[in-house]
Amino acid sequence: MVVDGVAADDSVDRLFHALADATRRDILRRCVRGELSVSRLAEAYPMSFAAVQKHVAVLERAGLVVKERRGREQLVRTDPGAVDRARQALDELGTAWRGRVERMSRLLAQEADPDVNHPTEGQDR
Amino acid sequence: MVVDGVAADDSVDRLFHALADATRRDILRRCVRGELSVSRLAEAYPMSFAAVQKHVAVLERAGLVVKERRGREQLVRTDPGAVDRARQALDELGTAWRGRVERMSRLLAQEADPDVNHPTEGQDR
DNA sequence: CTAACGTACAACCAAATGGTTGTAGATGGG
DNA sequence: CCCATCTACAACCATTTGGTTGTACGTTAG
Repeated sequence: MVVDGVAADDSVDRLFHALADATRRDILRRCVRGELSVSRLAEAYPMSFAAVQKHVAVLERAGLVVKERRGREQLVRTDPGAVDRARQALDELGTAWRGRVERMSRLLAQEADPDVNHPTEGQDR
Repeated sequence: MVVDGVAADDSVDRLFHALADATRRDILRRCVRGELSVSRLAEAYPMSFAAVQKHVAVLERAGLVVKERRGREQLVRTDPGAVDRARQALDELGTAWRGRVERMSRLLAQEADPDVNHPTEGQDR
């Protein structure tokens, strides 16, 4: 079913992992407001240049930003499509959620038998 | 402001971190299809019971699932509101993407936590 | 050319992650 | 009651992560 939706699990891993850090999310926000060199970016945080460089690398591997050379600087800019991919990954969890929950509510609403409430032993045991 | 739900960046950290693992995402999908005990869940993965227990704990701390006791079993079930929170966190990044800088400033002001990073707003140097 | 700047990358370290095994406490069935 | 099951949790281990410093390299300014 979800043939390409889930795509590579790995890319979803990298996406969410990259987003799971406040510094990296902040970098994303800064780079939305305009391209910034890694040095300028690094000035904004209480950590070394190399540390920021690593954060940018994580964002880059996740496809959230791209780097573009300009002279001796490397400008970092967000990839607009990336958030959509993240949202899509969430959607796949979310739709399952809503669909099943909805279905379950209907079942619960129409049922009066307390014993029906054990869907855990569904198929394979 | 009503929007202070996002306030703690920690919760966003926990949310995305919990989602950044294929096993945990799979657990979520399974628990959407019906409540499962930790034991039944553990049977589905090539790892120990304790390992699955830890994954469930991560999901629980992120607010993605809740555990409910039934007899000697502990049933795991997804929290329907959780995905909405994740989506909301993404939306905040997404709106910035589209250039809503003013709106973002408010969010930045909220999320600026004393201990995480104090970015010193690089533009006023 | 030389010096300063911006970047890349390696080596290293502490702490967190993801896994293991083992032990112990509840609970339910026979 | 006794035993099997389910859960909780501690201790331990390997790997990854997030940070550091140091070094090397390309580029621009003077």
